[in-house]
Amino acid sequence: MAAVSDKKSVSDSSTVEDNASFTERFRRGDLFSDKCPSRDVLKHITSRWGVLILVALQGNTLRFSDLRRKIKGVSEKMLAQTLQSLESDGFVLRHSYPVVPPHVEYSLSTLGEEAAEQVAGIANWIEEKMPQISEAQRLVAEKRAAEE
Amino acid sequence: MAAVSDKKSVSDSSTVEDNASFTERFRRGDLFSDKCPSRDVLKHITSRWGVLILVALQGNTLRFSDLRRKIKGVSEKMLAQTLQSLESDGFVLRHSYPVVPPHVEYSLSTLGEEAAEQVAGIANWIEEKMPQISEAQRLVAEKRAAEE
DNA sequence: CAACGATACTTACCTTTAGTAAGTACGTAC
DNA sequence: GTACGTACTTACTAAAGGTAAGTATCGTTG
Repeated sequence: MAAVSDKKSVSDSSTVEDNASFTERFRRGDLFSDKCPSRDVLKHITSRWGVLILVALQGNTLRFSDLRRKIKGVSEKMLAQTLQSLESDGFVLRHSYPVVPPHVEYSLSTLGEEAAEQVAGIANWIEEKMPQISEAQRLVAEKRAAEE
Repeated sequence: MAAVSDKKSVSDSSTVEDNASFTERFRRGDLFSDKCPSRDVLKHITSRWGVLILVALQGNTLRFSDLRRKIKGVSEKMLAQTLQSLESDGFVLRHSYPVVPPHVEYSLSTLGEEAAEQVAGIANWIEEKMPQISEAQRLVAEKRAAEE
């Protein structure tokens, strides 16, 4: 791979403007442009377990094992990994008590609560509209089958 | 693997209630329970390119190549694949004109527009809050470095 | 009093998914 | 007539995700 720069290169999106600094060009994120750091944030937030973690932590503090039990099907590896990425973005707060056996509590920062509100929007919408979605899926499958 | 059933098994979530039918138990989706079909819908909608496709198509009709150009960095393979999954869920409508070279238009169904509104929520939030997020990331990294 | 399970992780391994590059069939522009 | 655009699909490879087991220490149970 061509050595571009350790940060995501500046050459991108809508024509080559000038070499304004990276942070300046993307002060407001632009999700449609490749290499904009907002893409990574979107990836973290909308990751398979990211959404569920944010919703689960919305308004409460939970231990690692509480989250594991609440979010059915998540592996410890992915739970730890996703919590770490959300913590790096400043959405999740981690408080570890120096006791044994370990006791770690997770909660949301102010920024995290805001993000959680947004993702709760899709989460609730999907849960509510699930009957219609199932019906729509059925209709599409039916139509496909009809078109031989 | 134990042969359970071709559909996602019924044994799950909050204690074994009874063997009420699959569709009945999950009429309203439950994203926290493994095996609930709403998980798949969430996966499609919040997939890396799913979010961007929904936002891009919100309110307009675009051709395959329009989407490819708009959503920078998406490969043709993933664009096609994600459009197909969104079409299967009934969110995206595909209209193909029988001409050569091919001409295919994509737009959103009513259900798709609703979904797009929700994902646009996070998308806009991320773009707006990107400066604060970057700052938060910096602070976390700093604190981590300080803790040796 | 010695296994057993719970705590919050990490690591090695394997499978699934995503990304890259090229091919397809045909038409238009240069 | 060579190159490019259209909307894909297919093979290959790289990265991500899932599974299972290990870690150190304590409380419960038999």
